[in-house]
Amino acid sequence: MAADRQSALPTLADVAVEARVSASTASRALQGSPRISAVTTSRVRVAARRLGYQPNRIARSLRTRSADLVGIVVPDIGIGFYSRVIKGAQDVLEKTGYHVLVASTERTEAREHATLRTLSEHRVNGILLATTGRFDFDLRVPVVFFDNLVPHAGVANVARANKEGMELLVAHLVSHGHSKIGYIGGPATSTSGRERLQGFAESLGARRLETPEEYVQLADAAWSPAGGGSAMTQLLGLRAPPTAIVTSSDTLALGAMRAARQAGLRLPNDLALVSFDDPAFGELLDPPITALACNDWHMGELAASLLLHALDNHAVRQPTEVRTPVELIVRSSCGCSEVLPAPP
Amino acid sequence: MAADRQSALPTLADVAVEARVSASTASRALQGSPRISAVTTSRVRVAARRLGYQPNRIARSLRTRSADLVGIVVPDIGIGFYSRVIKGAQDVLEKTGYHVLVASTERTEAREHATLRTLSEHRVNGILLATTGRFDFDLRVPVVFFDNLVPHAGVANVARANKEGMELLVAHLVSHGHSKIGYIGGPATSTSGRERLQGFAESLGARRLETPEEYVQLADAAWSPAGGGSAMTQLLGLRAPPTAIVTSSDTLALGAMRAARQAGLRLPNDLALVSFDDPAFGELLDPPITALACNDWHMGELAASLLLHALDNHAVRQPTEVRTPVELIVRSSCGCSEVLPAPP
DNA sequence: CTGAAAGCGCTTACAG
DNA sequence: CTGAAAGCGCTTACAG
Repeated sequence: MAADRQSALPTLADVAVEARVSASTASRALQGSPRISAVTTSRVRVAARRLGYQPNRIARSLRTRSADLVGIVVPDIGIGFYSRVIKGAQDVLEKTGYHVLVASTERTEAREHATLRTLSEHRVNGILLATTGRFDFDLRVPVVFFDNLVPHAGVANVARANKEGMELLVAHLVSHGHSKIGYIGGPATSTSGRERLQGFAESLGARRLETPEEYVQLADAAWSPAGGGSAMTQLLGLRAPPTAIVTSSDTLALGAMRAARQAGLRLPNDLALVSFDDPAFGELLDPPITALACNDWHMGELAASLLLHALDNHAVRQPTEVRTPVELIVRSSCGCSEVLPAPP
Repeated sequence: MAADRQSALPTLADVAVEARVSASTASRALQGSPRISAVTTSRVRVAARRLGYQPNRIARSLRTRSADLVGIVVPDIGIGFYSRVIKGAQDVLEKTGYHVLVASTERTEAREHATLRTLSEHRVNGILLATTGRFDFDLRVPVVFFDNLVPHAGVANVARANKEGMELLVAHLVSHGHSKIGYIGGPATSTSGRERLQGFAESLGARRLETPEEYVQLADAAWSPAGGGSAMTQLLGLRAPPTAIVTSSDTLALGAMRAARQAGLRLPNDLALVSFDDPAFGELLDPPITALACNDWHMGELAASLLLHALDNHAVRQPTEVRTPVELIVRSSCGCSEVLPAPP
């Protein structure tokens, strides 16, 4: 029975008896304390191995008042961006001896709330959080916000260089001669949604290009392909539709491309398209997509490092805001011709 | 300071004092025990709220000897299949009051080993495990294996209907008139690698179709696109190359398609291709890919349910092996023409 | 209906 | 170099 199995697990006391020492000594020996003689240490270790002893971290955490745990909370673990950030973060966290608790909130505030509470009750040392919507939770734990920022909160904030990215995208389209550029973005309720939209507007403004209001279409809060598709359909239905589209995420781009295709358009001939976020296998799409690579893994490493720093330096300081760089990957959905090796 | 913040958290004792009751009563009141009067209960709750009390789960777990925690361990959280299984599992687990700890082992046995040990030390109630390579760890925790099976081990084993899936794929290619069918698969070191290869061979055998040895190419253990690409290149370099390819995963298919394109081939005209696993946006690829949808979310729900069942029924029983169904999604990489709505 | 006491399995001052 | 004792923050028989 599970319960029996559980209670049958050997404890430190069992190890101590087996090694004929006190629990204190057993504990120290297992920690490799220099205060314990080599003979005793090895005797304890042998005993532990013989019994198949596995320390109870729960007891240890209670006593030391540290769980050595960091929580990572994201809106949707299935989105490539988030899973890559998680990997990067997990990598540095585990190297430092922390264990990681990953949670996906499915973009609902209620689940996010519940998750944060649970993590807090588990006494995690810190949290990496890409919050969904406005964050108004009273967390007693150091948190670094990423992707969706909460200015002046937490120990740090990390996001992509959204405006710079938009500038890259718009500039490239303009270099192809486009002046009627449409925008398909996430709603302005998140940092990315807001900043990318602003960046788009500013980049057009700086070039004195017209932006009819209908050229800007915002999709659903999940930035879903379906939302990107409807937005594209809207744009295409305009009396004077744009000749080029900027999309503020790969998910949106994919839906938009599908909608354009279903409307009988061929990219990039009939319509150019470029996107924030480089989707996996962007070069295998029809056409290969010109997009912004964001080095998500690095963002995870960075967020984790900032948290670690705060955990070490117990001092409360001004929260830092960090931006991670983006890079334009030119393929052919923008109108550039794809370079293919000649057939054999 | 973090340490101060931590120690400043109110405890149950603080709540008890505030509510002028004993700790026992406070504890019971917070649990909603019927043994406590309504007045007292609400007095305690008010006190708890006033103090911003958050129960310490570590202490609770130590006392009750249950962490209410389930671990989910996968080779790579970035793979769509795994993240979908996780979501399905998490969904049913959280509804039942368990919290979920997700870990990605990056396909290394050492990390898997370390992760399992950590989970065990955290006294998780159970584990859902998609193991990397041979599993030889002495786990004292109920585990249900999924994707990569360990027959007669754990409380249950769940996998996709691999052979049936291969039969669907091969049959479809044959219905297009193909008889020279190549195979690009993962190595036979995992359940999926092994069973899909067998299924492929059996499906061909049942039709008395030749399978020259060189028609079967196995990629790397990560089933990477790069591996799929090299395999395709091998196949294409043959004196009499196959006219159709079956790929045993979406990742492999993507790499294979890229390689075929770089070799100057056009799918499906020059070469047909079908794949196990339906990649996200398979319909946006060039060409849209014919593939097997596997209902991964459901597999997660199933695995979680089986674990829950074992956790309830403390009895040790014969481990069950369950297969989840697959479904062929016909698009056009197989040679079927894609049906498009007429342009407006 | 409420409380005092024991104990979950560790770690760590404090003594020696 | 080793040990006895206290305590982390809860829950739960046991009493009343």
